[in-house]
Amino acid sequence: MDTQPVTLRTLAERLGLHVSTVSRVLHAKPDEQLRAASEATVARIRTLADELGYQPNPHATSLRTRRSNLVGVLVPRLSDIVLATIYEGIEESAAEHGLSTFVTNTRDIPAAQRARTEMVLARRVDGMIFGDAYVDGRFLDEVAARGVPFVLVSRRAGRHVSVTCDDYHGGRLAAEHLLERGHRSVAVIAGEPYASTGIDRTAGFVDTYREAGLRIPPERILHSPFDARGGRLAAEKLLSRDAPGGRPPTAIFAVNDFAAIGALGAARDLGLLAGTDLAVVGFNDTPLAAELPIALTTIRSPMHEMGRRGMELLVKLIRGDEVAAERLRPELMVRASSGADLPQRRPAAGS
Amino acid sequence: MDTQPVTLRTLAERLGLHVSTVSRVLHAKPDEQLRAASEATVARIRTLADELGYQPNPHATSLRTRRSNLVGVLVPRLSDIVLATIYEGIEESAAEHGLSTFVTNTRDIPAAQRARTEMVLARRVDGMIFGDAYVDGRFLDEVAARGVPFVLVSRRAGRHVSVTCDDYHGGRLAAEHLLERGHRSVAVIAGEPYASTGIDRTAGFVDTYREAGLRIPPERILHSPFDARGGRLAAEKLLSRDAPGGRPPTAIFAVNDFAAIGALGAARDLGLLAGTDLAVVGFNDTPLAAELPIALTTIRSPMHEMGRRGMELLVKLIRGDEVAAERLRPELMVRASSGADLPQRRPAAGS
DNA sequence: CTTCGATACCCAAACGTTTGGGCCAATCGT
DNA sequence: ACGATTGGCCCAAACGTTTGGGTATCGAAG
Repeated sequence: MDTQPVTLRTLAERLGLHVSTVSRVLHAKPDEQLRAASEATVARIRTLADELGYQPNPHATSLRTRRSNLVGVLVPRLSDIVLATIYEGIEESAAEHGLSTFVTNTRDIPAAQRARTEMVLARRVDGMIFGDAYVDGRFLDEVAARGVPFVLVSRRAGRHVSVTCDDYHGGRLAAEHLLERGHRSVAVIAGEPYASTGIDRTAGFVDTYREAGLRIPPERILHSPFDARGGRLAAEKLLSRDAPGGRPPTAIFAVNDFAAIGALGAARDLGLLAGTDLAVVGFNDTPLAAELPIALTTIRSPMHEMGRRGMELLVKLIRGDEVAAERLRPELMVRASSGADLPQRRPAAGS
Repeated sequence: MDTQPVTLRTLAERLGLHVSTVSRVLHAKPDEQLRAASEATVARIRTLADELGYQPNPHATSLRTRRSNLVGVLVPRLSDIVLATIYEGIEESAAEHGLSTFVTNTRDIPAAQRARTEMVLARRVDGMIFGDAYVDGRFLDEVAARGVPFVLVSRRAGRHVSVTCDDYHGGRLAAEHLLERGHRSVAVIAGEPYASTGIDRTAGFVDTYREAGLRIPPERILHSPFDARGGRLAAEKLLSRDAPGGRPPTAIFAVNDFAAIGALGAARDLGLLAGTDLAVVGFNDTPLAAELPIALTTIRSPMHEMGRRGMELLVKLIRGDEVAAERLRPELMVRASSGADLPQRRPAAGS
């Protein structure tokens, strides 16, 4: 099955050396290497090693060193492009550090989070990255108590180290944009109540409106899954005749692009033209956002970068360094769905 | 760091037994177990084991048994929801079989495929799943020559074992649907030329039209990346004034939902109403398809199932069983973008 | 002519399992 | 009452590394 049963011993025997010598030459840092063998020997070892295609056996190494160079990654679902993109960053950085990752879906179900964490830990990973944190962080406290190094991405929780978008600020950006365009009657599709992303984005949005003297009533803030279907359902409620709070809002802020797309769909089914009759703002700037029939105004969050930084922090943490949480800067992307740059229609007047 | 330095030896010593006895009781199959210890002893071992929370060290096991229970998965990009969904199936099935997976992105770049394959193989995986096969299968031939068990998912290549959608049939379904609706002048956004998915879907589509006596000229078949931007660009070309082949087509078949969404966007920018002025059919039935402002007619492909089956085949392959390729059944999902069930507009007449 | 310090190696134990083969005592068949 | 089973367990080697310690050789210093 395996092409190479070539081990340190193979090399050592062929060269009349001891395996420890070969090991040091091949794996030790330069300074140790010099003590281990003469230049000539080093060369001989190196040549034979790649002639035979020697590959160290990672299981043996891990067994001996108690380091697996493995990290576990938990996400709600990889089929959510946001998490998938974050994971791409994680994996990219992991590869650069010589680490491999196990990634698994927990569907935001606590029992699955537990089970998968155990599974991953049983594999003796060196650390973990959680992309599915519940904001209360109870479960994570337990994990921390077991001494497992980990960092959170995408969502924050408790006082655990996390790399997130500055979601609160992102919420403000969305609000400022809609305020500027004159929307005074707005609603929020706020995502799942246990995810800090939705919570913080909503808070930033609501606070900004409050500071402008406009209170967004609680009935105008709906929780929903982070997907198109959830967004559609929520939007249908918000826009229906018997909308909560009397008449429907003129703008909707969805804390996630997919929810926003769902809202766009709902609007259209009600005969509303997005961008003209209803402004919609999403979050994340998913690649799709710019390509939609009605391009989506949204808050760009650096997802890939978030993954990279998360991994980098984890590496430091594993090394024993101190690390602090990071908030990455979001950016407003103005497009047609909030009434800007409508291709061949007059720009809508806000409100 | 690790919470449990509890090994077989820990247990054995505490119980005054030999580690081999403990090992057999804890891990051997029932028949060996009976020979290994008395019922009373078995009980004692079991209780202590989970009292102390014994977790076998997988590195030691792998070292000894030469099986890692690891499999490597290569995909073009996980941020493509199609592959992400397939991976969810893979991972789900892997977990059921006690396997863990490494998944990595190769962005369809051959050099990356090579590099990542080496990386994964260096981890001594028991097998691999490729979701990024080039249809020629040259690279895969090399991998096969090295004796690594693997299966392909999503795309087929050469004569390697694969689990795919019956893409050719899917193409036919799309064609039949458009023919039925009277479209005689059609175009195809065919995806990347090296991916069997695009090739087969296009072939099924083209063949069906040919059988109906309608030839689709080559200029009406455009390759493009499997994403919204690629679809938009291709559609813009197809629909432009100086469209290849004189006047623009009345229908576009995109071999991928995201490309189809891009096409929808392009249509809209040209002032065409999808479903009325232009029919668009996608492929995969991504969750988004049904939720779009103009719901997308598309061919559903069982992505999750494809992943599951792929993993199951791999497990058999690793066991040494013979396995054959599988083609999963696609299904036509008729929605508004091909002129059906338009919410509050008259159904469009085809062509 | 010892002694010292490098240089260039070798030794051996350990990491935690698995597994083919023992060994002893009690039980069974006859 | 004897040898043959068999139940219940132990032994030891092996998987492929890493790593703290040797040791032998040699040139130079004292």
